[in-house]
Amino acid sequence: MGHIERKKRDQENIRASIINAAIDLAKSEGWSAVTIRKIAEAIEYTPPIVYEYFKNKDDLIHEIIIYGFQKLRQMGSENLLKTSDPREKLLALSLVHWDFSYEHRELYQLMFSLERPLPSSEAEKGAQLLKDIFNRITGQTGKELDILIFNWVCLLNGTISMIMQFEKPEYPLEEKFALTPRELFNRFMERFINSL
Amino acid sequence: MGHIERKKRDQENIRASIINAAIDLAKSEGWSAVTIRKIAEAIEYTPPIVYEYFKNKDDLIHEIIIYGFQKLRQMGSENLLKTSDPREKLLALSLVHWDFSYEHRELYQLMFSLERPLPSSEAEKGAQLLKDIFNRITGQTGKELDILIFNWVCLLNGTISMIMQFEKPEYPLEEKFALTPRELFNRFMERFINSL
DNA sequence: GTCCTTTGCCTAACAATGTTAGATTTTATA
DNA sequence: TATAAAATCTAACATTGTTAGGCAAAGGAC
Repeated sequence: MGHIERKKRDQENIRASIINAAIDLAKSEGWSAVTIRKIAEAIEYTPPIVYEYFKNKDDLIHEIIIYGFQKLRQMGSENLLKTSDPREKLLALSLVHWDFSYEHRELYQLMFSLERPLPSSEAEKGAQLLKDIFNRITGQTGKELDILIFNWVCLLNGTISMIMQFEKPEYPLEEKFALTPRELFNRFMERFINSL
Repeated sequence: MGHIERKKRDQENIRASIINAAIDLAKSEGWSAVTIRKIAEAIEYTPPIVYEYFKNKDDLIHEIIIYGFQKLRQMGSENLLKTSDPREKLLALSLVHWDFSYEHRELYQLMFSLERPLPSSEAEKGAQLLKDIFNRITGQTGKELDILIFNWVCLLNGTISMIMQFEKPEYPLEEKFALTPRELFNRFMERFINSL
């Protein structure tokens, strides 16, 4: 009699559907339009149900951020086996972030918004891979290595955020720079990698 | 009889006091705690008064962002005459941004938040100075010059934002990197300037 | 089968927010 | 002083997050 398991599965489904509904809403109308009531309507329940699965809205948002980082790491691990050269690996990893920010723009905005501190648990994961790459490129270890990695993170997210902010349909960056946004991003990352 | 002028001045004062009240509130409790009612209370008026001076809350926020850019430019012009070497000038300008982000943290957060596109008018101002500096360092002109400047902007704001996000009293960055946040920032900017 | 407990879900309300219409008071003008 | 205009307020509206309390279905005990 798997009815208890089924019940658990149903609940997991509701939980997931809440997260999905929130992301869908954000995708089409932005995060400011994501309300508990609209989420409830989307999953065909009443608002209080959301509180059965999440302590409050902030908690829900926090979980969505965690979900975002999982997705990002997943894209990373899928894309990093193509080369063994550490410089190429670093560029590839950069481009994974870039692609993520385009495919999941609303998630990226949530994850790296200035208003919410990053969940440090998520920030730490995947650090070992980066350490390995940077060590192979520069031979550095310890804090010097951490500093280089942080430099990369700053440039990476700064570039993505800025391009997102400046890129507008009515006045695309390509017109201003004669490069696609991705080429622009690529250039900046290459300049950094070359400086290592 | 200057009573009309005085009235105009009074209104300007109210307008300014609304902006100041909003910034003060943001300083002490964060932007999410900035409400029309609290602003009204702070300036000892009732909420509808705010709407005499600003179309709505978004409009008010927008004006605060403009005000922030003005302040930033002002700090820039005060601090840039100290040297004539363009590399030093660029580092000095970077540090002006850094200092601004510390002295007016809440303004910085508003100005460069991912949710709000930058007012492009503000983004353009001060561009000539940057062009001059970068041209003197690299000899580049035209779009290549613009690309370099944008690279600098991305690194600059990315670094400031990231440091803001990661720096926490209970676990300061200095522990992790053996550098103060400002030294860290300095390093990243120097690496970039050296790559030019 | 009946009773009871648990569970799932809903209705209805609360307070806080942005915003506006209309009344009222204050000020200026004639 | 009477009237017009301007400044300001009161009171309401809809929308939000959130919670208390109730109802009804499901499951187990006898």
